[in-house]
Formats: sequence, C-alpha cells, structure tokens
Amino acid sequence: MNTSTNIMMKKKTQGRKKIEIKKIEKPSNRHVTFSKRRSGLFKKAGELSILTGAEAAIIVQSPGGRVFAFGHPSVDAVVDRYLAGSSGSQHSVEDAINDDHMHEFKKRYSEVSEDLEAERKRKVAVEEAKRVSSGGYWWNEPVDDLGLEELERYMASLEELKKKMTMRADELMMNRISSSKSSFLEVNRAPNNIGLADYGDAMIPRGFVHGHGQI
Amino acid sequence: MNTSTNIMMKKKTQGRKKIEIKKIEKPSNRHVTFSKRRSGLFKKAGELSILTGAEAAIIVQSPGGRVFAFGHPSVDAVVDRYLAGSSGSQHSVEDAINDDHMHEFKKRYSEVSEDLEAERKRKVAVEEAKRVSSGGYWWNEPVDDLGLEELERYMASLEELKKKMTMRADELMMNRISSSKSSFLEVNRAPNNIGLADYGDAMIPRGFVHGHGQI
DNA sequence: GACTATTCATAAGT
DNA sequence: ACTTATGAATAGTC
Repeated sequence: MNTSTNIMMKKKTQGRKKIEIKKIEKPSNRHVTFSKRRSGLFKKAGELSILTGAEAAIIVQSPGGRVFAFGHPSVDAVVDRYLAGSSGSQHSVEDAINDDHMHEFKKRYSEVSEDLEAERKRKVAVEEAKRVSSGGYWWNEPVDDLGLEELERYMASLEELKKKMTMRADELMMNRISSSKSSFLEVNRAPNNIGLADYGDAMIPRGFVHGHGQI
Repeated sequence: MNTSTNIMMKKKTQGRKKIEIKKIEKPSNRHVTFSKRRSGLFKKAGELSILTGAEAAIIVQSPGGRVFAFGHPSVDAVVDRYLAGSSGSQHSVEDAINDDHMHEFKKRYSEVSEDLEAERKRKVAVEEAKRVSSGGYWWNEPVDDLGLEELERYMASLEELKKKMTMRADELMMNRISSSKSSFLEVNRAPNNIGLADYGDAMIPRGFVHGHGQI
C-alpha cells in the first residue's frame, strides 16, 4: 500500500514552497520567476508611490539583456533627480577624503566628478527631450527609434569608458586612503560611480522594453 | 451577550488589514508606510537580482524629499545602461555614417566627424570606446598602469570630445524638432520638467545610497 | 522597533 | 496561462 491509503485526496499542488535565495539554475524557471517577480516589484513600487506620494523609478535588466523600466512620474524624471541630487551639495567621497592629506587629488577628483556629472545631466536632458513621458503617468513610456540613436550609442560608449576610468580612479584613490574610510566608501556613492562591482557581463543587451502597469 | 461571549481571548492586535491603495493622508502613518514598504521593495529587488541574475536599480524619493537608492550591481551601472539604451551592437562612427537614414542627420553627423578628426590625437579614445562595447576589459591593457595624472588627463580629453558631440546632438535635435517630422514630440505636451526639474519643494535631496541589499 | 493577525505574493503543479 | 497551498509582507497596535 502506498503511503496514503486513506481518504485524503491528492493535493493538486504543493502550493508555494520555500526557496533559497540563490541563483535559479534552470532557465525556464528562472525566466518565469523573473517575470513574476518583476511585475510584483513594479506593482509594489506603484503602490508605494500612490500610498506615500513618493517618486520612484525602477530599471531592471533581465538576464537575457532586455531592459524594463518603471517610473513615477517618469523614469527619467526620477533618474534626473537622482543624478542632480547626488552632485549638487553632496556629501560623499569628497567628504570622506576631507580629513585626509590628499588635497590635490581631492581637488582634481572633484573637477572630474563635476564634469562627468554635468555631462550626465546633459545627456539626461537629451534623452528627456527625445522621449518625454506620455503625459503624467508612468506605465506607458513609448520608446522611439531615431537614427540619432547611432550618435547616442557612440556617446554611450564614451560614457562607459569614462565610467570605467572613474572606477579605476576610485580604486587608485582608495588605495591611497587608509582603510579606515573604506567601509564608508563602500556603502556610499560618489557623484559618479564608485561601484566596485565587477559584473562579469557576458550578455548582449538589445531590446528596449518599458514597463507596463498594473495595480 | 455580545457576538463573541466565548472563550476567545482578546487579540493583541487586529493584525494586518486590507487597505485601499490611495494616498495616506496622515503624515505619521504615511512615513511609517514609506519606510516599511521601501525596505520591502529593496529587499524584493535584491532577491530578484540574486534569483535571476538580473540587474536592477531603484531610486526612490520620499515625500520628505530624501533620496534612497538601491542597485545591483550598482545604481549607476544599471542607470547608465538605461540611459545608453542598451548599448549592445555597436557601430563605429564610420559605420553609422554609412547608414543612410536621414540626410540631414548624416550631414550634421559629418560635422561631428570633423570634430573627431580634429580631435585626432585622441583617436585612442575611439578605439577604446569600441573595445568597451566588445565586452573586453579594456583597462587591463594600457590604461591600467597609467598613473592618476595620466588617467585624469585622458579623461579630460574624453570630456572635451564628448562635450562637442553632445552639442552637436543638441543642435541636431533642435533642427529635427523644428523642421519636418517632430511627431513624436508634438504628440506629447511636455509635462513640466524637461531636463531641468522644477519641483516646488525646497528640501535638501540627500544623496543616500545603499550599495546593495541584504538577503 | 517589536508583535501578530491577516492579506498578499508566488512556487509548483496543471 | 490558471490554480492553489503556502511562504512572506505588512497594517494596526503597543
């Protein structure tokens, strides 16, 4: 006799099961989970915005390289704000360096940072002009395909280059600064990117898909 | 007797209750909800990243004007990709020029090329930019052992180059908008923020960033 | 900030 | 895509 000879019916499903938070290896499961959780995430963000009046933007790149974005009032508005906010009157790496003895470096680093920041904001402005949001509400941002894109792509390459150079600069800088400041630096963000993360990207981003919405 | 005269114990709390998704008017509740849900959101994003290998960035501005961000592998990495419009298949500048999409654009583009030509001493930058998109770690090569000074001079060069390209791009944009087909721009009336955000609040946007999540 | 009853999200299975 | 049992998030309370 089997293990359950009684009247109990076989459950149709086991229901949700606890999973460990680690990479899902099976591609099909991974993709399903990505879709489900992405929409869940966007939904939550939308609720947060409505409930609290907060502005929020989410950008997600699927393992396949497709980009999804959500934003209220728009992705770019929030991103712009973020970029602007982190450059203006900001305490960051510069402050961390402050009490150190590297004044010359600090000075030059700041210059570069400001430059990069200005460039970024400029780029955001261009992007904004290109794809102004649909009229107030997020989940519906159209994506246009301009020929101008070629130029943009090229500039994106430059952006990448600079980004990596900045990271390199940050590394050099941090090597100079004693390790006492390192934890601060690891958790806080420079006007640019002090992300030490070395994402071994092996994917080829291609698509451009924007968020839809639910709630 | 009341509806429950039995042995039921007094519940310590009512537990979670369903709420309507609309703005919470009471400030204290709103703030509490913001905090709780923001951390929940970040946690979810972190799980999504780990489970599926996706890259994700979230930027949230609290009703009070404070900015919180989450990013894996970093906010900037993801935001940059978004802004770059997934810079996957890369065209060199030359290739782009060979593409005949719009003559106006092409014409303008050659001006940029002239600039590039003028910046010929920085041709290295172009090469490097190409290499970036091919997925290599460009700086493992020559740049890696540059000193800080060289690095910064190098970046300054890129900066100039890009500045010029950006200016051209802007001009291009304007021309395109005012001349023939500006449908994509006319269709949507600009909300109120193109490039320069004009949010009434006079708060202090603190750059506040979490390198990455918990979990 | 912690607790807990409840709602909500979602892993598997279909 | 749909269903369902179960794991997680969280609204209200202290």
